[in-house]
Amino acid sequence: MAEPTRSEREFVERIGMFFETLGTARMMGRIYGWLMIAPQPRQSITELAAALGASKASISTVIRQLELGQLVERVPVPGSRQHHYQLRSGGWAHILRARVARLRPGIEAAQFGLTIVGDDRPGQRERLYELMDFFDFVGVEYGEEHVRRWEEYAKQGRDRRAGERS
Amino acid sequence: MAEPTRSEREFVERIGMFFETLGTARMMGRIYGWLMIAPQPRQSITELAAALGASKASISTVIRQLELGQLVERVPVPGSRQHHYQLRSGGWAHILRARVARLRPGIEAAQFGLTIVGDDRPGQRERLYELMDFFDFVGVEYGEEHVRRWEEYAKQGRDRRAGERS
DNA sequence: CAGTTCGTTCAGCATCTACTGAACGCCGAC
DNA sequence: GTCGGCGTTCAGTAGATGCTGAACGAACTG
Repeated sequence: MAEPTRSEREFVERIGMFFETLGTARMMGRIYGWLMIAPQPRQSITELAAALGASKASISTVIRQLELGQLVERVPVPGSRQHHYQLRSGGWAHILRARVARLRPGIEAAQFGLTIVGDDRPGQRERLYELMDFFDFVGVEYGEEHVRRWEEYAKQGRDRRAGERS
Repeated sequence: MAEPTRSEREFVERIGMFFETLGTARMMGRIYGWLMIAPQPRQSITELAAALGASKASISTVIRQLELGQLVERVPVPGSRQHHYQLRSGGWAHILRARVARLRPGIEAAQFGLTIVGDDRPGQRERLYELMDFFDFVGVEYGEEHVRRWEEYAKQGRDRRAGERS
Protein backbone atom coordinates (compact mmCIF):
# COMPACT_ATOMS: atom_id res chain seq x y z
CA MET A 1 0.00 0.00 0.00
CA ALA A 2 1.01 3.60 -0.61
CA GLU A 3 3.53 2.96 -3.34
CA PRO A 4 5.68 5.97 -4.16
CA THR A 5 5.02 7.87 -7.36
CA ARG A 6 7.70 8.10 -9.97
CA SER A 7 9.14 11.36 -8.68
CA GLU A 8 8.85 10.30 -5.07
CA ARG A 9 10.84 7.27 -6.03
CA GLU A 10 13.46 9.52 -7.57
CA PHE A 11 13.68 11.50 -4.36
CA VAL A 12 14.10 8.30 -2.40
CA GLU A 13 16.87 7.24 -4.70
CA ARG A 14 18.66 10.57 -4.38
CA ILE A 15 18.65 10.36 -0.63
CA GLY A 16 19.91 6.83 -1.02
CA MET A 17 22.84 8.04 -3.09
CA PHE A 18 23.51 10.76 -0.58
CA PHE A 19 23.66 8.30 2.29
CA GLU A 20 26.01 6.23 0.21
CA THR A 21 28.50 9.09 -0.04
CA LEU A 22 28.22 9.36 3.72
CA GLY A 23 29.62 5.86 3.93
CA THR A 24 26.49 3.94 4.81
CA ALA A 25 24.38 1.45 2.90
CA ARG A 26 22.25 2.93 0.16
CA MET A 27 19.21 1.14 1.51
CA MET A 28 19.50 3.15 4.70
CA GLY A 29 19.03 6.30 2.69
CA ARG A 30 16.15 4.82 0.76
CA ILE A 31 14.28 3.98 3.92
CA TYR A 32 15.09 7.34 5.44
CA GLY A 33 14.03 9.18 2.33
CA TRP A 34 10.76 7.35 2.02
CA LEU A 35 9.93 7.91 5.68
CA MET A 36 10.52 11.61 5.08
CA ILE A 37 7.90 11.97 2.40
CA ALA A 38 5.60 8.99 2.68
CA PRO A 39 1.87 9.69 3.11
CA GLN A 40 1.89 7.72 6.34
CA PRO A 41 4.90 8.64 8.44
CA ARG A 42 4.74 5.34 10.32
CA GLN A 43 5.48 2.27 8.32
CA SER A 44 5.93 -1.39 9.01
CA ILE A 45 8.71 -3.52 7.62
CA THR A 46 6.46 -5.18 5.07
CA GLU A 47 5.08 -1.83 3.97
CA LEU A 48 8.57 -0.45 3.51
CA ALA A 49 9.62 -3.54 1.60
CA ALA A 50 6.64 -3.20 -0.71
CA ALA A 51 7.06 0.53 -1.24
CA LEU A 52 10.76 0.29 -1.97
CA GLY A 53 10.58 -2.89 -3.95
CA ALA A 54 13.11 -4.51 -1.67
CA SER A 55 13.12 -7.69 0.35
CA LYS A 56 11.87 -7.72 3.89
CA ALA A 57 15.20 -9.27 4.83
CA SER A 58 17.18 -6.24 3.88
CA ILE A 59 14.70 -3.80 5.41
CA SER A 60 14.80 -5.76 8.63
CA THR A 61 18.57 -5.65 8.95
CA VAL A 62 19.03 -2.10 7.75
CA ILE A 63 16.29 -0.61 9.88
CA ARG A 64 17.99 -1.98 12.96
CA GLN A 65 21.10 0.00 12.04
CA LEU A 66 18.94 3.07 11.59
CA GLU A 67 17.41 2.44 14.98
CA LEU A 68 20.85 1.98 16.54
CA GLY A 69 21.98 5.22 14.91
CA GLN A 70 18.99 6.97 16.46
CA LEU A 71 17.71 8.05 13.08
CA VAL A 72 14.53 6.08 13.40
CA GLU A 73 12.43 4.81 16.27
CA ARG A 74 10.00 2.01 16.70
CA VAL A 75 6.58 3.18 17.73
CA PRO A 76 3.79 1.06 19.15
CA VAL A 77 0.59 0.98 17.20
CA PRO A 78 -2.27 -0.22 19.37
CA GLY A 79 -3.90 -3.33 18.10
CA SER A 80 -1.21 -4.06 15.53
CA ARG A 81 1.41 -6.75 15.73
CA GLN A 82 3.50 -5.07 13.08
CA HIS A 83 6.70 -3.23 13.87
CA HIS A 84 6.08 0.38 12.98
CA TYR A 85 8.93 2.79 12.52
CA GLN A 86 9.07 6.52 12.09
CA LEU A 87 11.79 9.14 11.82
CA ARG A 88 13.25 10.44 15.02
CA SER A 89 13.54 14.15 15.33
CA GLY A 90 17.11 15.28 15.78
CA GLY A 91 18.42 12.58 13.51
CA TRP A 92 20.88 14.86 11.81
CA ALA A 93 22.45 15.75 15.12
CA HIS A 94 23.19 12.08 15.61
CA ILE A 95 24.80 11.92 12.21
CA LEU A 96 27.03 14.81 13.18
CA ARG A 97 28.04 13.08 16.37
CA ALA A 98 28.72 9.80 14.63
CA ARG A 99 31.00 11.46 12.10
CA VAL A 100 33.07 13.05 14.81
CA ALA A 101 33.47 9.72 16.56
CA ARG A 102 35.02 8.29 13.42
CA LEU A 103 38.05 10.50 13.83
CA ARG A 104 39.28 8.63 16.88
CA PRO A 105 41.53 6.13 15.04
CA GLY A 106 43.23 9.06 13.39
CA ILE A 107 43.95 10.77 16.68
CA GLU A 108 45.40 7.59 18.08
CA ALA A 109 47.53 7.09 14.99
CA ALA A 110 49.00 10.56 15.34
CA GLN A 111 49.78 10.02 19.02
CA PHE A 112 51.35 6.69 18.21
CA GLY A 113 53.41 8.33 15.50
CA LEU A 114 54.88 10.80 17.95
CA THR A 115 56.05 7.97 20.19
CA ILE A 116 58.06 6.36 17.42
CA VAL A 117 59.54 9.35 15.63
CA GLY A 118 62.44 10.73 17.63
CA ASP A 119 63.52 14.32 18.15
CA ASP A 120 66.23 13.75 15.58
CA ARG A 121 63.58 13.99 12.88
CA PRO A 122 61.97 17.38 13.46
CA GLY A 123 60.44 17.57 10.00
CA GLN A 124 58.53 14.36 10.47
CA ARG A 125 57.46 15.33 13.98
CA GLU A 126 56.17 18.62 12.64
CA ARG A 127 53.88 16.79 10.24
CA LEU A 128 52.58 14.65 13.06
CA TYR A 129 51.97 17.70 15.20
CA GLU A 130 50.06 19.25 12.35
CA LEU A 131 47.86 16.18 12.20
CA MET A 132 47.29 16.42 15.94
CA ASP A 133 46.40 20.08 15.55
CA PHE A 134 43.95 19.13 12.85
CA PHE A 135 42.14 16.76 15.16
CA ASP A 136 42.21 19.23 18.02
CA PHE A 137 40.67 21.82 15.76
CA VAL A 138 38.08 19.50 14.33
CA GLY A 139 37.26 18.12 17.74
CA VAL A 140 36.47 21.60 18.99
CA GLU A 141 34.71 22.81 15.87
CA TYR A 142 32.64 19.67 15.49
CA GLY A 143 32.25 19.08 19.21
CA GLU A 144 29.24 19.20 21.46
CA GLU A 145 29.06 22.95 21.14
CA HIS A 146 28.74 22.52 17.40
CA VAL A 147 25.90 20.04 17.73
CA ARG A 148 24.12 22.35 20.15
CA ARG A 149 24.45 25.20 17.68
CA TRP A 150 22.80 23.00 15.07
CA GLU A 151 19.99 22.08 17.40
CA GLU A 152 19.41 25.73 18.15
CA TYR A 153 19.50 26.56 14.45
CA ALA A 154 17.04 23.79 13.68
CA LYS A 155 14.69 24.99 16.39
CA GLN A 156 14.72 28.51 15.00
CA GLY A 157 13.86 27.16 11.56
CA ARG A 158 10.98 25.14 12.94
CA ASP A 159 9.62 28.08 14.90
CA ARG A 160 9.92 30.42 11.96
CA ARG A 161 8.03 28.09 9.65
CA ALA A 162 5.39 27.44 12.28
CA GLY A 163 4.93 31.20 12.56
CA GLU A 164 4.56 31.58 8.81
CA ARG A 165 1.90 28.92 8.63
CA SER A 166 -0.27 30.38 11.39
CA MET B 1 65.85 1.71 0.20
CA ALA B 2 64.76 3.05 3.59
CA GLU B 3 62.36 0.33 4.53
CA PRO B 4 60.12 1.23 7.44
CA THR B 5 60.78 -0.33 10.82
CA ARG B 6 58.19 -2.50 12.42
CA SER B 7 56.57 0.31 14.36
CA GLU B 8 56.80 2.74 11.47
CA ARG B 9 54.95 0.17 9.47
CA GLU B 10 52.30 0.00 12.15
CA PHE B 11 51.87 3.75 11.99
CA VAL B 12 51.54 3.57 8.23
CA GLU B 13 48.89 0.95 8.59
CA ARG B 14 46.94 2.97 11.13
CA ILE B 15 46.86 5.98 8.86
CA GLY B 16 45.76 3.60 6.13
CA MET B 17 42.85 2.44 8.25
CA PHE B 18 41.98 6.02 9.08
CA PHE B 19 41.85 6.99 5.43
CA GLU B 20 39.66 4.00 4.85
CA THR B 21 37.08 5.29 7.31
CA LEU B 22 37.22 8.58 5.42
CA GLY B 23 35.97 6.70 2.40
CA THR B 24 39.15 6.50 0.35
CA ALA B 25 41.40 3.62 -0.59
CA ARG B 26 43.55 2.29 2.19
CA MET B 27 46.63 2.54 0.03
CA MET B 28 46.16 6.31 -0.10
CA GLY B 29 46.55 6.42 3.65
CA ARG B 30 49.56 4.13 3.56
CA ILE B 31 51.36 6.38 1.12
CA TYR B 32 50.36 9.48 3.02
CA GLY B 33 51.44 7.97 6.33
CA TRP B 34 54.79 6.86 5.03
CA LEU B 35 55.48 10.23 3.45
CA MET B 36 54.75 11.78 6.84
CA ILE B 37 57.43 9.89 8.70
CA ALA B 38 59.85 8.58 6.10
CA PRO B 39 63.54 9.52 6.51
CA GLN B 40 63.50 11.10 3.07
CA PRO B 41 60.38 13.19 2.60
CA ARG B 42 60.60 12.91 -1.19
CA GLN B 43 60.07 9.49 -2.63
CA SER B 44 59.75 8.00 -6.05
CA ILE B 45 57.13 5.52 -7.07
CA THR B 46 59.52 2.59 -6.99
CA GLU B 47 60.79 3.62 -3.58
CA LEU B 48 57.26 3.85 -2.24
CA ALA B 49 56.41 0.48 -3.73
CA ALA B 50 59.45 -1.10 -2.11
CA ALA B 51 58.89 0.55 1.27
CA LEU B 52 55.22 -0.38 1.43
CA GLY B 53 55.60 -3.81 -0.09
CA ALA B 54 53.07 -2.93 -2.75
CA SER B 55 53.12 -3.06 -6.52
CA LYS B 56 54.26 -0.10 -8.53
CA ALA B 57 50.97 -0.35 -10.38
CA SER B 58 48.89 0.44 -7.38
CA ILE B 59 51.22 3.20 -6.18
CA SER B 60 51.08 4.77 -9.60
CA THR B 61 47.32 4.90 -9.76
CA VAL B 62 46.75 5.88 -6.16
CA ILE B 63 49.34 8.61 -6.06
CA ARG B 64 47.61 10.32 -8.94
CA GLN B 65 44.47 10.50 -6.85
CA LEU B 66 46.50 11.97 -4.02
CA GLU B 67 47.94 14.51 -6.41
CA LEU B 68 44.48 15.35 -7.72
CA GLY B 69 43.27 15.76 -4.14
CA GLN B 70 46.13 18.19 -3.52
CA LEU B 71 47.47 16.06 -0.70
CA VAL B 72 50.72 15.38 -2.48
CA GLU B 73 52.77 17.15 -5.10
CA ARG B 74 55.31 16.07 -7.61
CA VAL B 75 58.64 17.74 -7.17
CA PRO B 76 61.47 17.89 -9.66
CA VAL B 77 64.73 16.38 -8.56
CA PRO B 78 67.59 17.63 -10.74
CA GLY B 79 69.36 14.90 -12.57
CA SER B 80 66.80 12.23 -11.77
CA ARG B 81 64.28 10.76 -14.16
CA GLN B 82 62.19 9.41 -11.33
CA HIS B 83 58.91 10.95 -10.32
CA HIS B 84 59.40 12.28 -6.82
CA TYR B 85 56.47 13.10 -4.61
CA GLN B 86 56.18 14.83 -1.28
CA LEU B 87 53.39 15.92 1.00
CA ARG B 88 51.75 19.22 0.25
CA SER B 89 51.35 21.55 3.15
CA GLY B 90 47.73 22.41 3.77
CA GLY B 91 46.61 18.93 2.81
CA TRP B 92 44.08 18.72 5.61
CA ALA B 93 42.43 21.90 4.47
CA HIS B 94 41.80 20.22 1.14
CA ILE B 95 40.30 17.24 2.89
CA LEU B 96 37.92 19.58 4.69
CA ARG B 97 36.91 21.23 1.46
CA ALA B 98 36.40 17.91 -0.30
CA ARG B 99 34.13 16.67 2.46
CA VAL B 100 31.96 19.73 2.26
CA ALA B 101 31.65 19.32 -1.50
CA ARG B 102 30.22 15.86 -0.96
CA LEU B 103 27.09 17.35 0.57
CA ARG B 104 25.90 18.81 -2.70
CA PRO B 105 23.81 15.80 -3.81
CA GLY B 106 22.02 15.98 -0.48
CA ILE B 107 21.17 19.63 -0.94
CA GLU B 108 19.84 18.96 -4.40
CA ALA B 109 17.81 16.03 -3.14
CA ALA B 110 16.16 18.20 -0.50
CA GLN B 111 15.34 20.91 -3.03
CA PHE B 112 13.93 18.33 -5.38
CA GLY B 113 11.87 16.90 -2.57
CA LEU B 114 10.23 20.26 -1.93
CA THR B 115 9.16 20.48 -5.56
CA ILE B 116 7.29 17.20 -5.41
CA VAL B 117 5.70 17.32 -1.97
CA GLY B 118 2.71 19.62 -2.02
CA ASP B 119 1.43 22.00 0.61
CA ASP B 120 -1.18 19.43 1.48
CA ARG B 121 1.49 17.44 3.28
CA PRO B 122 2.93 19.89 5.82
CA GLY B 123 4.51 17.20 7.95
CA GLN B 124 6.57 15.89 5.07
CA ARG B 125 7.51 19.38 3.97
CA GLU B 126 8.68 20.16 7.48
CA ARG B 127 11.10 17.24 7.37
CA LEU B 128 12.44 18.44 4.04
CA TYR B 129 12.87 21.94 5.41
CA GLU B 130 14.74 20.51 8.34
CA LEU B 131 17.10 18.77 5.94
CA MET B 132 17.59 22.03 4.06
CA ASP B 133 18.32 23.77 7.34
CA PHE B 134 20.86 21.11 8.11
CA PHE B 135 22.72 21.76 4.91
CA ASP B 136 22.49 25.50 5.36
CA PHE B 137 23.95 25.15 8.80
CA VAL B 138 26.67 22.75 7.75
CA GLY B 139 27.48 24.85 4.71
CA VAL B 140 28.11 27.84 6.93
CA GLU B 141 29.87 26.02 9.70
CA TYR B 142 32.06 24.00 7.36
CA GLY B 143 32.39 26.73 4.77
CA GLU B 144 35.34 28.79 3.66
CA GLU B 145 35.37 30.61 6.96
CA HIS B 146 35.79 27.29 8.70
CA VAL B 147 38.71 26.29 6.51
CA ARG B 148 40.33 29.65 7.10
CA ARG B 149 39.97 29.20 10.84
CA TRP B 150 41.76 25.88 10.51
CA GLU B 151 44.56 27.41 8.50
CA GLU B 152 44.98 30.09 11.13
CA TYR B 153 44.93 27.49 13.87
CA ALA B 154 47.51 25.40 12.06
CA LYS B 155 49.75 28.41 11.57
CA GLN B 156 49.61 29.22 15.27
CA GLY B 157 50.61 25.67 16.09
CA ARG B 158 53.54 25.81 13.70
CA ASP B 159 54.74 29.12 15.05
CA ARG B 160 54.43 27.99 18.64
CA ARG B 161 56.47 24.86 18.02
CA ALA B 162 59.05 26.79 16.04
CA GLY B 163 59.38 29.15 19.01
CA GLU B 164 59.85 26.28 21.43
CA ARG B 165 62.60 24.77 19.34
CA SER B 166 64.64 27.93 19.03
C1' DC C 1 72.41 0.56 -31.82
C1' DA C 2 71.10 -2.54 -27.60
C1' DG C 3 70.27 -2.47 -22.69
C1' DT C 4 68.43 -0.54 -18.45
C1' DT C 5 65.41 1.92 -15.55
C1' DC C 6 61.61 4.24 -14.95
C1' DG C 7 56.24 4.89 -14.83
C1' DT C 8 51.78 3.51 -16.94
C1' DT C 9 48.08 0.52 -18.37
C1' DC C 10 45.13 -3.34 -18.57
C1' DA C 11 43.30 -7.86 -17.75
C1' DG C 12 42.57 -10.75 -14.02
C1' DC C 13 42.05 -11.94 -9.19
C1' DA C 14 40.62 -11.76 -4.51
C1' DT C 15 37.92 -9.67 -1.27
C1' DC C 16 34.16 -7.43 0.57
C1' DT C 17 29.41 -6.23 1.10
C1' DA C 18 24.72 -5.03 -0.05
C1' DC C 19 20.96 -7.56 -1.16
C1' DT C 20 17.89 -11.58 -2.00
C1' DG C 21 15.18 -15.98 -1.23
C1' DA C 22 13.88 -19.49 1.53
C1' DA C 23 13.31 -21.52 5.89
C1' DC C 24 12.06 -20.58 10.44
C1' DG C 25 9.77 -19.04 14.87
C1' DC C 26 6.36 -16.32 16.87
C1' DC C 27 1.79 -14.83 17.73
C1' DG C 28 -2.97 -13.79 17.10
C1' DA C 29 -7.38 -15.26 14.52
C1' DC C 30 -10.42 -18.64 13.67
C1' DG D 1 -5.77 -27.29 17.45
C1' DT D 2 -4.52 -25.19 12.38
C1' DC D 3 -3.79 -21.36 9.46
C1' DG D 4 -1.97 -16.96 7.94
C1' DG D 5 0.70 -12.83 8.54
C1' DC D 6 4.71 -10.86 10.49
C1' DG D 7 9.74 -10.18 11.42
C1' DT D 8 14.26 -12.57 11.73
C1' DT D 9 18.12 -15.28 10.23
C1' DC D 10 21.29 -17.44 7.25
C1' DA D 11 23.36 -19.21 3.13
C1' DG D 12 24.16 -17.72 -1.25
C1' DT D 13 24.77 -14.33 -5.10
C1' DA D 14 25.93 -10.43 -7.81
C1' DG D 15 28.39 -6.36 -8.17
C1' DA D 16 31.99 -3.36 -7.00
C1' DT D 17 36.77 -2.35 -6.11
C1' DG D 18 41.50 -2.50 -4.32
C1' DC D 19 45.45 -4.67 -5.68
C1' DT D 20 48.72 -7.44 -8.55
C1' DG D 21 51.58 -9.15 -12.56
C1' DA D 22 52.88 -8.73 -16.96
C1' DA D 23 53.33 -6.25 -21.05
C1' DC D 24 54.33 -1.91 -22.76
C1' DG D 25 56.24 2.80 -23.93
C1' DA D 26 59.36 6.43 -22.89
C1' DA D 27 63.75 8.21 -21.79
C1' DC D 28 68.43 7.91 -20.53
C1' DT D 29 73.26 5.20 -20.76
C1' DG D 30 76.71 2.88 -22.84
